[in-house]
Amino acid sequence: METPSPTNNPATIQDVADLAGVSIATVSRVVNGKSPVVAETAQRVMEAIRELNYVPRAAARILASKHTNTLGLIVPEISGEFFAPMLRGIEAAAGETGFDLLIHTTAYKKPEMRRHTLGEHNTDGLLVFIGSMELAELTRLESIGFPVVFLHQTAPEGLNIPVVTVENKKGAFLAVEHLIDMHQCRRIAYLSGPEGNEDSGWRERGYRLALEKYGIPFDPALVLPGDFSSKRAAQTVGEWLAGGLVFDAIFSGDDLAAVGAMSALREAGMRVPEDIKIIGFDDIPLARHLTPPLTTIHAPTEEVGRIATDLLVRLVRREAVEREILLPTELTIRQSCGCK
Amino acid sequence: METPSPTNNPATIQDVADLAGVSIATVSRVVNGKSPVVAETAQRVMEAIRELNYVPRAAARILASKHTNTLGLIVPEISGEFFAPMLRGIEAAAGETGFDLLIHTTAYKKPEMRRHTLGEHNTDGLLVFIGSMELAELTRLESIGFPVVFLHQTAPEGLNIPVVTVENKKGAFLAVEHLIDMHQCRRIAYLSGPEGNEDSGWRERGYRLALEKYGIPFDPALVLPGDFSSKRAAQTVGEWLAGGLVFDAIFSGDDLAAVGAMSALREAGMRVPEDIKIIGFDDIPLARHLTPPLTTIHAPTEEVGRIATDLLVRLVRREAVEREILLPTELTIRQSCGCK
DNA sequence: TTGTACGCGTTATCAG
DNA sequence: CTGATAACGCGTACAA
Repeated sequence: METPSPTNNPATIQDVADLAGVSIATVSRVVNGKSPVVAETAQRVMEAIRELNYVPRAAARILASKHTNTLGLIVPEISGEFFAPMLRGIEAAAGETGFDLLIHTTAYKKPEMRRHTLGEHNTDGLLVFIGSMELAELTRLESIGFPVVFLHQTAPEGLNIPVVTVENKKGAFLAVEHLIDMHQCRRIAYLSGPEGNEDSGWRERGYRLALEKYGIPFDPALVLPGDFSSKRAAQTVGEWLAGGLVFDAIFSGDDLAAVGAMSALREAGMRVPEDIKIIGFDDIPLARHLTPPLTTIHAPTEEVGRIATDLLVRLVRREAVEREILLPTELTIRQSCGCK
Repeated sequence: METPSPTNNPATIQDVADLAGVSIATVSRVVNGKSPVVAETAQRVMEAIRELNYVPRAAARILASKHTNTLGLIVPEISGEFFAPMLRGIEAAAGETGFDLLIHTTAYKKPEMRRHTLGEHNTDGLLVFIGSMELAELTRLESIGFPVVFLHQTAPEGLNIPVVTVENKKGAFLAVEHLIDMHQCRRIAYLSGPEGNEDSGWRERGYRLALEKYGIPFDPALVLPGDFSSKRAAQTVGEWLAGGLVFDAIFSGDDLAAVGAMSALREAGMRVPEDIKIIGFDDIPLARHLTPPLTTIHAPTEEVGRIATDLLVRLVRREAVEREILLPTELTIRQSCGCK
């Protein structure tokens, strides 16, 4: 290896210009490829760049150009199995379009540090996951025309913010209908998500709709509180079982909770699907490998991330975008529902 | 709400200074709290800040101060169940210490975009996960004294880069010893990770060590190729079973693969743990809820992230740090090994 | 304790 | 097509 740089400090655009015998403006041009430069000089500049190992300082760029080339992602907390695919989609799409990704979770910050950590001064646009940002801040961002896209959450009324999510209601309906229609279930419990969670709300509606269609009265006692985690689900189902609640099936608001429910059922000596049938939601990668393999509603989680990011990028570029994108969900039959 | 800002553009430090009737230097002082300011003027400045909704432009700050207040994280790809806890730890620690987090996965970038996307010009330090960065770049960073910390990977020789990982060998040893000592297993298969993966390498050594201790000859045929995913594990185990390989237990390099293995075993009509015993590695949140609950080596994944981040922050602050931190692993007995 | 003035490294606007 | 040069917004000696 040759000496990477004559001076000790990282090379600046000026160093490159000097070495190539041109002005910094020209260097900037060849770096950004915006305006035309004679091939020969461009050649010299590129060589100087390599020679000096020059990399433009991001900060200086941002300051001068007014955009950050960075997308922000705000989530309440990173909950593993569900979130990872979405993050993968986001990261992939961001990478492909040349944007960096700045991630913030709101769960671990001291309250006073939560404000303004992500916004117009360090990102070109924001991806906001379900209730992780205050309405006031959202309103402010919208008022200055800052690009924001919601993930799994429709915009509060009055705010014109696009959303990307999945067909929750339809998916839930399909699951419950399958339980009723194919497996003659009558007392189906719904294992819900966190209180106020929008996904869970829609899924409950789908659940009720299916009940209604088949003339089964809705029983509030069958709606079990949960938070989309295995732990809580195991606990809740265990308790309600001990409390004498009877049901013949569980429609779980998400797959992780379904795993917890199955675990509690097993502990209580009940068999899945013989005694209790169960269907989840999301279709996490593990679902097919569970014992028994989990019948679930497949949700294109990675796609959600990918599409939301593309949409945000278009927003950043001031292109027109859809106000709402609903990705399709579908019933993926395996064995926990009693099929096969 | 009152008008957030008199001018239409986001307020700058100058606007605040004008409104408060002080100089920008003073504003800078109260914002950064470095040098003393008379309480009363500070008060006025803070009001002006609120009034104008002033937020310092990150880019300008970086440019002027020479540090980014941002940590970079480089991973080959975001693989869900294992990675999420680590990310949680990293994010938490970064947040607590006031750093932002910039994430890059190398899997989705076009090759020509992989270089220099994260480095000294946009971060103060880098967290590098297992082989996701080229040696040349690493060498360069080290040569300019740029802070880097490795995750689950020891530094290539010659590079003085600290590493945070877990006691892979010891954990694996404990798992295999348990299988041999408590459950009289003699033919234990090792379901390995991706070729060349360092974690997997150490785990295999622990596996061999235990075999050795109990005088069981090492049989290369019992080392099954894998990549730490359920899918691949299910496939591999399925094939080898069909191929007539006989064994009485599986030590899986990680939990996800264990899930896949169990699934393949079930499909082949074998029972866990009656016919085949199995122990995993990592102790992902789901492990306890599997059927049967998975006996596994608990690895403090979130802690790894947290500690590595703290270490990196100390490096950024030019404090002295340990060269290697090995977090303890321990055997977590549930039922897949045959206990209970 | 406070203010002035310069520098940070780019981009963008104009002339040439 | 290329070169000066003025922003960009903030930190920070240095001076007062």
